[in-house]
Amino acid sequence: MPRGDGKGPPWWKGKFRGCGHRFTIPRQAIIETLDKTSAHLSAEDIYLAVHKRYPNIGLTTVYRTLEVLAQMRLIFKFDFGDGRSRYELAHSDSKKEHHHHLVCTNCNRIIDYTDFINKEIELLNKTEKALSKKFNFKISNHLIQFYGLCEKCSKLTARQ
Amino acid sequence: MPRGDGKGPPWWKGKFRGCGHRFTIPRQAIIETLDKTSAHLSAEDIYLAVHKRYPNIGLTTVYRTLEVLAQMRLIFKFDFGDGRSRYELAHSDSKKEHHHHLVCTNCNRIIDYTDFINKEIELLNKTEKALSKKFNFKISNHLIQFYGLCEKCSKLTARQ
DNA sequence: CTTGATAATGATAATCATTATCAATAAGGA
DNA sequence: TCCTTATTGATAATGATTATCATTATCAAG
Repeated sequence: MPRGDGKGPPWWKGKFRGCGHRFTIPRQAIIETLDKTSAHLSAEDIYLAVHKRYPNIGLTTVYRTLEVLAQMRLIFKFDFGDGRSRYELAHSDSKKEHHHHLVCTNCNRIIDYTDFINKEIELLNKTEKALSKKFNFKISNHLIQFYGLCEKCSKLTARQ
Repeated sequence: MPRGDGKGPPWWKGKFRGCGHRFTIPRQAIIETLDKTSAHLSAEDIYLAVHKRYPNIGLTTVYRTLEVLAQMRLIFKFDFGDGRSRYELAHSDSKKEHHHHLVCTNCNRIIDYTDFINKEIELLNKTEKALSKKFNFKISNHLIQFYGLCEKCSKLTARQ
């Protein structure tokens, strides 16, 4: 099982070919960028990061690639309410397990949490099954998020 | 306890005064529009609806009012992934109970469901408490959504 | 190793939801 | 009724995302 150890072709190359997509430098650079970080990058963030090594990769390509990756389910696209979408590698193969998010509505900090994740997923699966049947809905994804004030911001607003 | 029966002042008038906000025609019209529907209206939807009776209420005012209402927690603001925010009265006082959403990623139909809602909320509350403590996060809101294909759309894509 | 069909790219312009500006208006306490 | 000031609405600005289209690069086939 190939790993991203810098030697063989990266693990995601096969996925591209399998979907009838070509494997290009921009795509590789974008996936690598997402693979290297644990932050929640926007399209522009990714563009800037990629731009350092490949100055001629355009923002348009970043958007297009992100769409393809999302459609391949290699990445998740999130909206945390700050007016731009943010992206996260779905299975880093090496890193992060499944998690949900805590969103600060003031400074927009995102905290990944895994606490209770199993109970959440368990309930979600049960709900999913029941809803699928009841509404004839083919559910393919779910979203759970909590909103509030992070430690810093709640202190600030308390002091006012 | 005043009801929206067309006689006394509507139940939300007091809320405005309590928050130091003025009670105006546009605001009344916008709340009424949201109160009358069970759909998930966008700012423009609301503008168009309001516009029929009050042609000189502008879109800007709609946006501003929605912001105020959301901040007063009289309405919820949702993002269902179609590039515009959608709004829902929080407590219709007469109608809808608390519910979550099923979102069709193809035609963007929204289904409100209340099944399992109690179990969901129970788990959310527990999670909320634990996360609040662990991350010193003042949680004020949550979001649960399921994404997938509605009956029509899954038939369409199957046939394809 | 070439070749050729065509998927992918990138510069540019267009879209479209939302926000900022600012003078005119209206709510509501005095 | 008056006066302070929140609210409004027309307009322009913003900013993320998408469409266009000529150019380029991938990769299967020869």
